[in-house]
Amino acid sequence: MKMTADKENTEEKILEAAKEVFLEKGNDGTRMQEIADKAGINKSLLHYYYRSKEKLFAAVFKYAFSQFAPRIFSAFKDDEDFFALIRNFISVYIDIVSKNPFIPLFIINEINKKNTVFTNVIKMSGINPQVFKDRIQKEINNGKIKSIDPNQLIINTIGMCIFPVIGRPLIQVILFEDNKAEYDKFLESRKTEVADFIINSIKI
Amino acid sequence: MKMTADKENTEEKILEAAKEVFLEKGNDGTRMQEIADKAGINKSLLHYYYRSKEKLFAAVFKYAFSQFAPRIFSAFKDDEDFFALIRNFISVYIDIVSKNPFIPLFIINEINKKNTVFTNVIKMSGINPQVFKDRIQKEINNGKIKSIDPNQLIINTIGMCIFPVIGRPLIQVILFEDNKAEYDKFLESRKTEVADFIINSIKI
DNA sequence: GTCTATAAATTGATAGAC
DNA sequence: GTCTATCAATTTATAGAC
Repeated sequence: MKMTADKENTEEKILEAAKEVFLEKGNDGTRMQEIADKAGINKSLLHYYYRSKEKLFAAVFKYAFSQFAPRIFSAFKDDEDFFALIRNFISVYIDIVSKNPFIPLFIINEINKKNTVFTNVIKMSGINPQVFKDRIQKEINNGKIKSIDPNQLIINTIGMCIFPVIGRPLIQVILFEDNKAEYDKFLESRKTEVADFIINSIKI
Repeated sequence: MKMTADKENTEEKILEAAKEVFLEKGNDGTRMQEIADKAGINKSLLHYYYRSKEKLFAAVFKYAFSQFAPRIFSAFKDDEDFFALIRNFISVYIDIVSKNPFIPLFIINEINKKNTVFTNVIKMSGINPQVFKDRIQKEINNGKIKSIDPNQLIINTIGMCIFPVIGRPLIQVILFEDNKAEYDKFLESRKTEVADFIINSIKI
């Protein structure tokens, strides 16, 4: 039906525009007018489809979190060689965050603000780091890697992947004289450099 | 003189209140009224002393950046043993960011937004990572550590120090069942864990 | 479904009394 | 220096025509 097609089309256009603006500017920095302009529609339609700014933001947050956090643990294949698993995970993960540079900072910021509101979203997201922790512990028990607190290893890994992306504007100026191309090369090389760094540290 | 004393006292109270609010909520999320309430003075006085919100924000940003970034390289002593230097730097650095958890995220966010405005602040801050790069290269040349791109090592180090602080609300829920005391212990133990992790990776 | 017009509330900033 | 009163602009949200 045309009506339904239009409806979904407009609703989709709004959500796409809202993603762009909210992800870049956060909840406080976002104006409904800017979303409407980007979607090419009237401002009133935002309320027609999403009632309020808060509900539209919630839709964007839900998308961002579903898009991002589960993928943290998605590249995980349990039967793989552990070092190959690390190499694969880091390569995929750095690739994702490099292509979606606003999402990690957006999530961190909004969770820092409305902690109570989104704690539930996190808990119901199905994120379960236990498979990771168990696998690390298994490798330690089997004498394949040095003893280390699995939580420490996990945070080390994710920190090294995310920090150069969310801190890019600062780091690019201080360490790379604001050379964008050089920084892109730097990020690309980290797909293997970070894995080497970790494996060097934990191998026996 | 009493007048001067009052002036500086009020001006100082305003700046202190502004730091609290701006650092936690960012520029967009901050209301002048909230700063005035926290300082215990009238809203008009904010403009009397700082003319505009933008100028007050600039004062806070300047403070935050001066407080934070230079300390990145302050714990550096050139004559020290390299591994001792790493241990000392990481311990001091994690301690600083743990006690000022809002500053790193504040700086990253605001630089992400007004990139052109604050690029100058960065450049004129006197930050010079070259001493770090040179020292790392020297250790490589002397055969004390494995070959590694100094930039990679620097970002690995800072990333592992900062990420668990700025991502705390998220990580604490996912990995520590929102147990604050456990997370505090986790952060404290990282002062040595991160150094061990790095040294294990680069030692020959 | 989509638009125009406008309400209602917020907020940065200024004028002027004391 | 500090306060009250108020302006002017912005912004979310709604009412109503088409």
